[in-house]
Amino acid sequence: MATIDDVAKRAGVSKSSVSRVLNENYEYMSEEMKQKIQQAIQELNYKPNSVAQSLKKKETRIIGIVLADLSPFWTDVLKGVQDECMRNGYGIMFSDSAMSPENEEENISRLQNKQVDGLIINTVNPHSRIFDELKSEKYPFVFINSTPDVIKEDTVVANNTAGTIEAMEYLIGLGHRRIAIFLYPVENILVRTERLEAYKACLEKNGIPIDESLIKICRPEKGNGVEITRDLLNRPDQPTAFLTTNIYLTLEVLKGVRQAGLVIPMDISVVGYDDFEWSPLLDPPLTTVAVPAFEMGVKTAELLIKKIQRKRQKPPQRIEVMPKLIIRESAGRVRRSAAALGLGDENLDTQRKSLDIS
Amino acid sequence: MATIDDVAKRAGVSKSSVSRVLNENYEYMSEEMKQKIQQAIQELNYKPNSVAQSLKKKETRIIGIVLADLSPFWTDVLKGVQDECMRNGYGIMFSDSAMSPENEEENISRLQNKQVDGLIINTVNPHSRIFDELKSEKYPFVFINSTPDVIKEDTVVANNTAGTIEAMEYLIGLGHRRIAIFLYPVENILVRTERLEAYKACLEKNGIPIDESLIKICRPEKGNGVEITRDLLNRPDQPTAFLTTNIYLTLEVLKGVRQAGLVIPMDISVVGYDDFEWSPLLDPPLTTVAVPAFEMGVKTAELLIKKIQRKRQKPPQRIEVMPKLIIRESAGRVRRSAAALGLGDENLDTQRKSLDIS
DNA sequence: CCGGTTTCAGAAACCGATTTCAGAAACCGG
DNA sequence: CCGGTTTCTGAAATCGGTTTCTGAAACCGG
Repeated sequence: MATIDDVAKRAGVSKSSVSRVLNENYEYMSEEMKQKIQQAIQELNYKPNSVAQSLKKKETRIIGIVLADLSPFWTDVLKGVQDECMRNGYGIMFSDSAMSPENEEENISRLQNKQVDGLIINTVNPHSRIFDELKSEKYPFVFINSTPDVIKEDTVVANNTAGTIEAMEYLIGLGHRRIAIFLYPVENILVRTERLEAYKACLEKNGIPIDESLIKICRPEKGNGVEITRDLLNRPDQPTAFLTTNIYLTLEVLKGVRQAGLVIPMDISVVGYDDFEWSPLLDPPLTTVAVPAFEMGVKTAELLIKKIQRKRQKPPQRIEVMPKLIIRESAGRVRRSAAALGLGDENLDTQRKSLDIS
Repeated sequence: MATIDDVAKRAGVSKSSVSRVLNENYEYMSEEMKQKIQQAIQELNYKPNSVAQSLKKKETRIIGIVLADLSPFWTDVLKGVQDECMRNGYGIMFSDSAMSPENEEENISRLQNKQVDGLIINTVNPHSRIFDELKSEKYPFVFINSTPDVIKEDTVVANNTAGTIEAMEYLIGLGHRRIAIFLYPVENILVRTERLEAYKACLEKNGIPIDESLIKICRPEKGNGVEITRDLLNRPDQPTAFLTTNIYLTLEVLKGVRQAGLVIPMDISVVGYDDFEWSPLLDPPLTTVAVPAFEMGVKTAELLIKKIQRKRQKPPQRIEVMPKLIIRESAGRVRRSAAALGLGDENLDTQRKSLDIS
């Protein structure tokens, strides 16, 4: 690889001058010299060594992103981040913590060693002391879809309250009273607390008593959600609708319902969270709260980059992105009893019977 | 941030010595000095600046990964890569080319500037001259699931031939003769050519004439596959089975079949490619060729890291990973005519009618 | 006690860029 | 023609580490 000295030698000038043209600092530079140097750069196909530049300039033009777990949802977020980074000449260092706080810490400190200019964090453990450290070092970082509840930090989140309310009002509007909610156990994460609060608020607002036994914290391991779903469906006071809070829980519930021999939406309604290209192709097409993941990625990167480039810090900002309920076919009117009452239920009954064949 | 000089000053030694303990080069070092320095490092919570280290050592311990398009499949690959990188102390710089050759080139050269130690590439454009350049610069890189067909390069691929044959033999075994295959148009990519060759070979081997009109190259834009599917189903000589070569095509075909008012697997069989957690929850549960994506990621990273750390280069290697057909419910025995013949078909007819209700 | 080896630690060069500073040349008004 | 600007360029310091080289001290056998 050619260095700046090679270019300087070839052009017969000093490397200071070469550096000037690299940085387009043409003030007080003769046209002739500029030409000469540009030609030498061309001829040698010279590309400056970013590592050396970073060392001197004290910026790497790289941002780090550390995800709790790279699920399909984050795929789109990542694309959004990349989009905005490209526009601003930043690179991305990626890491996945596989839901482990230890990995997360390790990832963060690794990225810090690499001198990334800032961090986008979807944390497993919002109360880690590492965030206090980052803060006291004035290291730029922003949370995405997760944040400590005590110390306010820059954060980009989907408005969990709005999304949950929309879903709940829809279900209640369909006549559901016994609505179970499925959550992941990660502590104090906004995603969890806000959605749970909104769930409760919605019930209260509609005069429906809160049944704690319908609030299900699932371990994030395969099968746990399926089990819990089956248990719920075996109870005499089974719920008539499920609201899940992420795609895996949704799939688990779908599986659980199927294993219980019930059919959605005739026997039970399901509203999911997050929307993917394939959500309409699920069985049945999923009614779900769609979060604009790509947009979130873009906004997060934008916020972080602004934060990096601003010398003095602004008070923490919270940027919200609006989810939207996509109504498809996995939620239907509640079925009051075994005996069909209205036309809608009759219709459902017919479907039910026919589906039993398969 | 504390520097090595701060540590040296605090410990009352020279920075050479500090550097020695950082690199665990304890030869000829007194125990006392070692202790002193380690303590100073502790007290200052000192972390060496990787940028400076990289400059001198001429290695960044970062690898770059450039993906044609970050789909759910790559999610698992990425996790595998990360896993292996963690084990070896490497970081990952990520970029997505959004299916554009220009973006790809830009991504590659950006990563090269950043001095990443090596590159994992899933290319949009295998014939780009940029790969010749990389090669002539002896820049370590390995292809994943894509490779130029002319110049042999280090590559990790799923064995496309085996996967396709397994799927085709299964379909043929179910009595299908008119099997349509759906492909993406990217030129000369192994994924495409090998799968297509295997498709043809399988037909020939079984004495089935190749009908070029059943070989469908879909543009990678939403709806194109749906359209093509509908067109195929409107033909009098409609195919009885579809074999797709990636998840999006699978979804498009599923949608197309549904829009044509047909039911899988009664009217038509579908075998997909790639398997996800949610594949069993599709409508119907998808029979598909599963590629061990995580394992591919691990093996690719392993190969690249070996290549980076080996001084002299070995001849290009091709590592294959074995796909496996997962049989679920989206493919069934072929239905010979409109008039039902056997019990199976009768049964299917009943289902068909009942589903028409919804 | 002496010369030679071994053990230990620091000074200085270096990696490849940027930036400051200072000096040379050109220009310019009086 | 002369002193003072202005325009242009290069030498040298710097970023934060690693590594080479050299020298001092300790050790050791005779």
